[in-house]
Amino acid sequence: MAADRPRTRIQEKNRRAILSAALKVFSAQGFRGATLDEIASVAGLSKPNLLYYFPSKEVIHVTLLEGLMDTWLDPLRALSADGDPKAEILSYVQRKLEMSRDLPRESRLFANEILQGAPHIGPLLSGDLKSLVDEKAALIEGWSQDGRIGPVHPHHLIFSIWALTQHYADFESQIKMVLGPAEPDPYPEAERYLTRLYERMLDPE
Amino acid sequence: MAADRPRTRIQEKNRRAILSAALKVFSAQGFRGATLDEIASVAGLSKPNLLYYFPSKEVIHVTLLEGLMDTWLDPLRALSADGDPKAEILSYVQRKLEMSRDLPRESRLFANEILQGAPHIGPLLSGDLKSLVDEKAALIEGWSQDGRIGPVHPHHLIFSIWALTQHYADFESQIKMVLGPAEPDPYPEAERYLTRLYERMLDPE
DNA sequence: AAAAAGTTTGACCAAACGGTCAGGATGACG
DNA sequence: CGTCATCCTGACCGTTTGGTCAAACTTTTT
Repeated sequence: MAADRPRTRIQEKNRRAILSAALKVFSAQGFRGATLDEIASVAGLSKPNLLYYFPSKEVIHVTLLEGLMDTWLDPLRALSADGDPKAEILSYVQRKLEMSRDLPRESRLFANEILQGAPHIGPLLSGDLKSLVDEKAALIEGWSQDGRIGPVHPHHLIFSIWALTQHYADFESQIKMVLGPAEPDPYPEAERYLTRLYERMLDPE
Repeated sequence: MAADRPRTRIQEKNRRAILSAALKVFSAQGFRGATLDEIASVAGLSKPNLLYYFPSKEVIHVTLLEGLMDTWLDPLRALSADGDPKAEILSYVQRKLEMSRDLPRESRLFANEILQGAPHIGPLLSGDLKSLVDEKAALIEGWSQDGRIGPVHPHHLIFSIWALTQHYADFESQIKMVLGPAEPDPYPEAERYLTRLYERMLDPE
């Protein structure tokens, strides 16, 4: 399951261009809404040339999802038993919010995939992701029972962090339309809001 | 822009069947992923017959979205200046969570639409929705300034309620996979978690 | 019962789709 | 320079898609 990395410079450049173009198109149109023609056009290649590098539309999609999964879960992996519990969780919230701000396309790519029932990465979710979440949930549960943070259901705490941070990327268009053109960048206020929310929520009273 | 409601019983029955089938298919596959054949099949009609009742796929989609918008915003409309501020907001959270539980397809329909940049209901969002949100945000802002709830950015408070409640419908597949088969219904725990979260968040200190 | 209005369908169409293929262009290298 | 592997493309294919249409069937009205 390895050693299939690009060999030549051209391959590396074109694979990169294709995946970058595919990220744009898949995140904007969803899997079925995206077309190979559009991906090829955005990547600056012809469709047959695109299919010289990837055997099918589905393989491009799965390659993207799997390749981004690591990046996506890094902030949660960084949640450490060593630091101060509240600071660790607040830092996780902040990192996730930064990812929504800096990688909104990636967020929407995953959102699209999950919305459709995760047909392409189901096993990854109930495998690697579940393990990671369970591990970190146990850590949080420990903090909670030691009284270092308030009593809280650890899984739902994690869900809430995902929901609140990714919302700003996934529902960006709605947020922009509701806030109106006067407030073009919701992220600074979002950070203040979320920080306050979790500080109060996690306070051990 | 009115009086185009069904005239005969057959029309009423078939329009209902089509919209119900379309909700299922659109919410599961997205707009572009859905096909008229599948909608017709689910509705128990032939494709040309379906197109006898609706002129195009897009009209079905927009009809659905606009028809459900009212239902979707009812809980927010119910947020009243008369009641106790914290109780009003907590009741809003609870209603929205119930809607995610009872109408997950509707939630995913809207999520799909917003994810794609709200191409079909953009005007509604920056019109009716924005007005409603601004009005209720002003109400919340008033409560906050009167010290009846803690200081909080009202728009982001509303966004957070949307994010946290709709997450359970929109990302249902992920939640199920992460929680595993042992915990089949996350909603009771979600309600406890969200109630606690907003009680702490809104406490006027 | 006949006409009128409303409903349903099979056959069809043009466009768009994912994907193939033979052959030509371009690069790497001795 | 020659040669071999890599890279690229125009033309093409079968299928699916949203949508049309004339004709047939059913219901309602008179």
